[in-house]
Amino acid sequence: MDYNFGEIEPRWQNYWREHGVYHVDNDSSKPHYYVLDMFPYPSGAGLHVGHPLGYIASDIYARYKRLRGFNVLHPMGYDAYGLPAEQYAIQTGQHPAITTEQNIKRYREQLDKIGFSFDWDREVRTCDPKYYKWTQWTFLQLFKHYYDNTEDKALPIATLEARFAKSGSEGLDAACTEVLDFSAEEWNSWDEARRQQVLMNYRLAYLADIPVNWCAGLGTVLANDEVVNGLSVRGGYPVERKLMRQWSLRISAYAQRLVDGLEQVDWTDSLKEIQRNWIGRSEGAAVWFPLDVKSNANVLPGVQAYMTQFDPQPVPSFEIFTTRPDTIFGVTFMVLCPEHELIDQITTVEQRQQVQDYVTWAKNRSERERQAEVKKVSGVFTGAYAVNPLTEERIPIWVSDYVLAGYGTGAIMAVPAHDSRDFAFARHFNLPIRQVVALEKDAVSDPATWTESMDAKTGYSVNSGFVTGMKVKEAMKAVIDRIEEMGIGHRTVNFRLRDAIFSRQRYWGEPFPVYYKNGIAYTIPEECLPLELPEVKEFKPTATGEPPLGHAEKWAWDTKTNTVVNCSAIDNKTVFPLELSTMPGFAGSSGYYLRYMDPRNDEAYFSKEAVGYWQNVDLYVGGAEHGTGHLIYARFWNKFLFDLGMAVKEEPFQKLINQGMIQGRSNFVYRSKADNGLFISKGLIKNMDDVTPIHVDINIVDNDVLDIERFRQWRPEFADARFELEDGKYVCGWEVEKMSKSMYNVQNPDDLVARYGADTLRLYEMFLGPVEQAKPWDTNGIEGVHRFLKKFWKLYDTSLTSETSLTGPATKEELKVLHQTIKKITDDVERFSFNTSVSTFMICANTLTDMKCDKREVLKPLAVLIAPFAPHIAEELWHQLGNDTSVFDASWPQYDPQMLVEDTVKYPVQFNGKMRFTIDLPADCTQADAVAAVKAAPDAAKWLTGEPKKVIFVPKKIINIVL
RNA sequence: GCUCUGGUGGUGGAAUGGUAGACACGAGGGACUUAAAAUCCCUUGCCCGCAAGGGCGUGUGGGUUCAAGUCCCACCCGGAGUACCA
Repeated sequence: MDYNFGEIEPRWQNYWREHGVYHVDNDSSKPHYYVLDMFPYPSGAGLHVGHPLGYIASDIYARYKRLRGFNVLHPMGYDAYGLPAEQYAIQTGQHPAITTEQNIKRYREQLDKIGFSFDWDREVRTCDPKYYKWTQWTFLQLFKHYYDNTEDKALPIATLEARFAKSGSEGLDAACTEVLDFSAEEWNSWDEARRQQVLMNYRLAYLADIPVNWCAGLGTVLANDEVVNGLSVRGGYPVERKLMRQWSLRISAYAQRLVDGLEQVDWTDSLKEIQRNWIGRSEGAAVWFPLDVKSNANVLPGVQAYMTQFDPQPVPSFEIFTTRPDTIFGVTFMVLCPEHELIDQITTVEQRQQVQDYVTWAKNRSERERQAEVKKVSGVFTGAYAVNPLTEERIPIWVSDYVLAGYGTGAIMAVPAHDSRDFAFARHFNLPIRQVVALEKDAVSDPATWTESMDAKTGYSVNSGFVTGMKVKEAMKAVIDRIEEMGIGHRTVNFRLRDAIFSRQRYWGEPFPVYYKNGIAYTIPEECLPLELPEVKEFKPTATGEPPLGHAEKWAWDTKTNTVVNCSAIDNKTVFPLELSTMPGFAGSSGYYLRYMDPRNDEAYFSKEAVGYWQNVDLYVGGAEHGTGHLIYARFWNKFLFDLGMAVKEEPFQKLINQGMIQGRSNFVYRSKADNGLFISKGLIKNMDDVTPIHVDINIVDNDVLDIERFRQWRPEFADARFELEDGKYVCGWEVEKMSKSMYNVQNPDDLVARYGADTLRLYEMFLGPVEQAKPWDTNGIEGVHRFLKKFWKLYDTSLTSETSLTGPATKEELKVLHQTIKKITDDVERFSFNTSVSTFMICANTLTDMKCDKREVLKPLAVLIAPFAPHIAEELWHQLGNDTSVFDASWPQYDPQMLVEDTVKYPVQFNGKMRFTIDLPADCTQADAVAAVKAAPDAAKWLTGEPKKVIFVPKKIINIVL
């Protein structure tokens, strides 16, 4: 009987479905294991072969864990809210819900064909009101909590209100937009509006006027990770900085915990590093530099009064942040960012016009221009001076856009000798440069001769007053200590991580459960959730520039009935307008892994029992492109729910594997430039300049050989194509590019399943190379694994049918092959090396094919071993061997270490009067066993005649025997 | 620039510090066949040699080791992330 995958695969897929083989319960005496894939965004293009790579890997591991006796949670769902569906709606007028539904249906069909073990009873969709109810609910909790730095966790806003009423802001250390200082009396005297304004300053989900990434092309605001080089990641439209009133999540409050948490998880170093860089923690000092008021005769009149409001400093001064406090003796100027609030106050009359012009110019520059011209030095002198608090020197204050408003305090002390940017600035404006650090204590030179600054944090301080001669690290500490003693600064930590902007001026997303009363945001009651997305006639922004929800007729909140009513009813007494923006894509994906634990619960996000059982995700598989987006937001989300006592683990994803991107392998034909109808085979081209490479559909190319007839039919302009062939074939060129329709290099998994079967596709995707590695898709090798499956099938077929060829029970040799295979496969699967696993199966099958005895004893465990990889064929063979339950109810075979002991000694080497034998030994082998094994080995017998004088034994590896 | 990765045949890739190139593709040769497909067998890192055999080989140069693709130092070249972050 032939290997008829087309019949076998659908049959077992039905069997699994009908028998609920993949159904998972939340209580079990078995140990739990949670394997999660990053759920897909169902785009209109469908799946290509790159998408299932990670799903296949996780499916193998999930099935393996199950065979090892674990209760495995392996769910799948859809990240269904997002821009492409909405862009499509704008173009065609089709409701995004309809196109999304269609796309999901297609995804499901494609996924089903590959034979995954997902528990579809647990499917979630982010656009489903029953799901986004909990996205909105989490938002409400974020709104109702603040971050207390003293307790180092989120606490209810009510706690804060009580505190303010009792003692004002005194002693409060909380994450906030702006540090406020007020007394209990003040708080108690304030009206509702003022109090709400103050509370907003602390909420973890807050509304504020902030500079945002406004993308006119998409008509929405974008988060930092959605913008690259001043262009939107989606669509590539220009992005500008704009001040807008937006919802944000105070993710920066969790910056330290997000850094610390990386120590506890089992992720790749590179991904941890990506997150550390993104969070950007730097230690340093905040230092107050007093303004030199006496010498600033021309300073505008109000400045003295302005400066004295800074508390605790009675002296007029402003704050800078530095990571190099040790270089404070090398400060030769200060720089403020163009947005700095002190500029207007301190600029002298003479410099005023110049400074104003510069500030205007800098503010109007687009983000893109600014980034493109990073190397260009620009700036202007304010005419004002500050005083170096340690040297009491007078130093000029400049304005330049190389100092950023968003980081630190927007003001720096410039040390041109030891900072490359300060160095460039000093050279450009001819400002003094003073060396204060040297590699050796006496290695001082004239900075005028330098070509670059000395930025490294190594060496010794020189010309630096009381720290001269100290190592850089000691000097840092000494300077900060002195600064703290003097009361002019303190140690501090700065993060690069910004709060996440949470509003999107779009339709296809979760509505905010928020309405506005007198311009103040109020949340709708929790029991009224979900606040469902209203219908609109038009998906574009409104004429007034409001988001698409402005088109909704029924989008007002009635506080009497707690229902959504028509906008015409708005009276601002009991009926109020609802928020018009929607939540971003990362909202729905930030907590979905928790919802899978208890997906049909209408009373809670997830039950205590469910999360208590599953804890967190044991293995998460997905792309590294989410390193600075989803994976940060989800960790933040989880930590917040942890503070609320809901999540039981602080980190959501224990182990994480990034599957490498599958690139496309494009094929080219080469058209002669001299003769437009002539195509020259690759090997015959003398000079690449004579030909034009043209992308050709990879589906009409086989092993880089062009199917000439299909090429002629492919496009009308090639109907009369002529060819210069080599050996009667037209050989195409190839290149690795992104997989995309326009390059004609997209490989659809459905075609491969139809041609070779799902098991072949699964094995081949794994065989291609390590899961983590990026690699081009190349269908050429798929025949190899398909041949293997045919051979594997035949191995069973002949063993079961042709009894006459069997000569007896499995031999020791045969069993040894089996036990080696069990060990190798187990080890490989444990370390996610699925490509070598496939090779091991091939070797095993080759060896067994040649053996002439009854193989059934061997084939049974082999069916279980291969089941995670090729579930359909394994299930079929398992049943043919006489089992009537699923192979996935079997248990993983164990190997016998005794079977693996080598009885021949390898590589005897003689050196220094010692005799070395290298021998394969099982892990638990003792020294005595090793000596016995060596003695027993025929190769060693001639060397080792008596008892050895001395034995040096390294377990598993080496035995040195002194003769 | 900084950080992280990687560099092995014609190709994808194997190799807990222990016979480098497993396994597969491709290529070449052969068997079966009227023929083709399918299947099976042999060869296939490079160089010298009819052969037996010998020499060279994991980006480059050093080092540690009885032993280095693997560990250490320096450099070169790809890929990714990030970027006036003080």
